[in-house]
Amino acid sequence: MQINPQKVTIHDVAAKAGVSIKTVSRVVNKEGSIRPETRDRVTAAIHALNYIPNLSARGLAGSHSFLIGLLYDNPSANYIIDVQGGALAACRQEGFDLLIHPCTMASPRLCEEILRLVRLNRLGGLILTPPLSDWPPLLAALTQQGVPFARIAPSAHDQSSPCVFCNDQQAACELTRHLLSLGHRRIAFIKGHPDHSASEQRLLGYRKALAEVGLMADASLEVQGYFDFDSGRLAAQQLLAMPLPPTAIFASNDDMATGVIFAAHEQGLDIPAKLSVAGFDDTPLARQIWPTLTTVRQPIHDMAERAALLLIEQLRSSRQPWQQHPLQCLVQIRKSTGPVPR
Amino acid sequence: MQINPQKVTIHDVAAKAGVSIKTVSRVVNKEGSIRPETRDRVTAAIHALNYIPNLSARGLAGSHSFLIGLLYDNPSANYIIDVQGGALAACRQEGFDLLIHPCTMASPRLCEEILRLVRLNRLGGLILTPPLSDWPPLLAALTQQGVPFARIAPSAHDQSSPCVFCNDQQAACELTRHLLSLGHRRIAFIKGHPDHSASEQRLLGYRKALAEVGLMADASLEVQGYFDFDSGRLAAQQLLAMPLPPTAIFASNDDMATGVIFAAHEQGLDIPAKLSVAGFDDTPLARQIWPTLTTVRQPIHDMAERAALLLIEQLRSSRQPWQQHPLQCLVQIRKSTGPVPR
DNA sequence: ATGTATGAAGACAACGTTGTCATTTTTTTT
DNA sequence: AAAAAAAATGACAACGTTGTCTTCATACAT
Repeated sequence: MQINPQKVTIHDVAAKAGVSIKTVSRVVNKEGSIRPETRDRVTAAIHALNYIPNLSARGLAGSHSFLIGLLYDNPSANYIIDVQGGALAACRQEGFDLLIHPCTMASPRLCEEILRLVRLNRLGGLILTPPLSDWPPLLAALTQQGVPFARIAPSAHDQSSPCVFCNDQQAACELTRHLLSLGHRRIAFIKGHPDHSASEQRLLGYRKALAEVGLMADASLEVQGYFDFDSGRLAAQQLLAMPLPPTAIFASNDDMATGVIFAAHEQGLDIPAKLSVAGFDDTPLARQIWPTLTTVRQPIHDMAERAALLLIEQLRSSRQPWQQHPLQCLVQIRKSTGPVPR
Repeated sequence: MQINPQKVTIHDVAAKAGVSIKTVSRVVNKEGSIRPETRDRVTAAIHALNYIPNLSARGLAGSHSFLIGLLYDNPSANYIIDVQGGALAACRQEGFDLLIHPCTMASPRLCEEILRLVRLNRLGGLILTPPLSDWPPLLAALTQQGVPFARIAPSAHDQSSPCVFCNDQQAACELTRHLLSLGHRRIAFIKGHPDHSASEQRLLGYRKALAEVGLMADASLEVQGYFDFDSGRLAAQQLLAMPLPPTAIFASNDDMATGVIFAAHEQGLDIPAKLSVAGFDDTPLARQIWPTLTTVRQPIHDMAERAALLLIEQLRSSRQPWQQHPLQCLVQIRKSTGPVPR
């Protein structure tokens, strides 16, 4: 690589290749209508000069900048890092940049803030993660303003935008079946944050598995949680204080499951001998706590990558019927679940 | 807020305020030499039209874009999220955007990749996190190319750039003193990744505390780790298999400490009754595992925020003697450390 | 009053691309 | 071989700012 702090512009390349700047532009943007011989000459010049197109100029002249935004309001660091990794991979591959934007749904002017972000940076589009991917005011605002977006794990898979999701319900069902197969019949469920649509899906999967073996859903065994450690711990304390406590607790994410395990430790309850615990997400944590956690592996990285690719595709060739992209979850059985105590 | 998808440009504002575009530009950029009355008129027009300057145009016309890059090669999700949060807070406050760029030091052409990133996006500067903040080839390349940067936790606090760090050595020393005060004399230390300069600082702090009570450093008690769970677990297995195993293990970060605790569980070793364990970083994990982890709280968010602010300041008014910014760590005593077993 | 700094504001040319159209060259058709 | 169609390329005007001069007031010193 030639170290050359001087700016090499499209004009330099054009001069070197003996063509007009427009032709260089065509080569760079892979437009058709270029003679192979000409293209090779231009490509050679580009490499010789180590030409890099100026993003600001492209953004100014072209219809959109090569930036897309990633929005999230999610307390789980591992989830976010995975999502970022996936989206970044797609962006790099496609020559886009990614603007990270954590936000808080508590903010009263969030929609306006986001719209402002889009305009300020001329974002080509947005990637929405839960719970933002399911927040009607935002979806309405973006649609009205014509801002393209792709959603990760929304509840309603309507046709209004491309989206990527996975079979939470089925995975939760499978995991519950696993607990049932171990002989458990009093299986508690800790619900996720009501703003996240995945919460409901996972609950439905749990109920479905119970129904399959003829068990009625027991409302006292379905406790509200909020996807964080503390709510899991609290819920577990509540469940374990019942006159007839459950023999297994299915927390609908790993953070809450960690809280359950913590609560069990506090009470000197051996896992899995006295209590089985399962989570959902397969964060790195799941392999690091003791005992290791039975959980569901979500392809978070892949989901984000797909979402970004769908968005970019939409940007390039607008107005297609949006793709729906389902991915598979995978149940991971580890040490935190065992046979029902006699 | 007026919802107006049409683009409002500086010309519209100028027309509305009855001034030239240059005057609007001056107001927007807070340049001096503006009559208060004029400024108010312009400001009013800006608000009335909901004008937002076009970033691409600014980047093209001006000397730099309003983007800075955040570089990291670090496996810890919590650390990264904290750093991002701090840097983003500073950027938002100062009207900059942040470009996230994970990278891998294993890549043979990393320097060139980074230089390319800077040029492609016309980045105003870079924030470097460990171990990048200590990697001579990169520092040399950036200096040579005149790319401004701020470093987080570098080893050498030279004057070549602004940097932010904290007293790892002192904190490690204090934590070791805590273990000594509990009666421990065979205290093992699991070293961090050799690429991170903090590793050495923490080791020195540990040795210093030992020296204070007249203990010689015992090489067999200093085991190499790499800041990840598995290396911590492995190191612990090795230490616990010794003929005369340590009564306390100080892992130089929380992930490794989690590995130690896992290994102790594997061997049925009660913590802290039979073995005390301490970590470093105070990740959320530290409060969630059982037993809760004695560790050192690092002001990661604040460090990143300061670093970003220093960088932006440098961008605005270049060529000052760079600031050195030390912050304080804080020892957090929890349940994983206890009196030495008799 | 006159000349001189000084502060405010404007005119206009960059900045490096892409989009639109016009032009040239090549290929196909008759 | 001529005409028509198609493909390849080029000329030039956007795009929306900031930077550099210039111009015009205004205040100040003489």
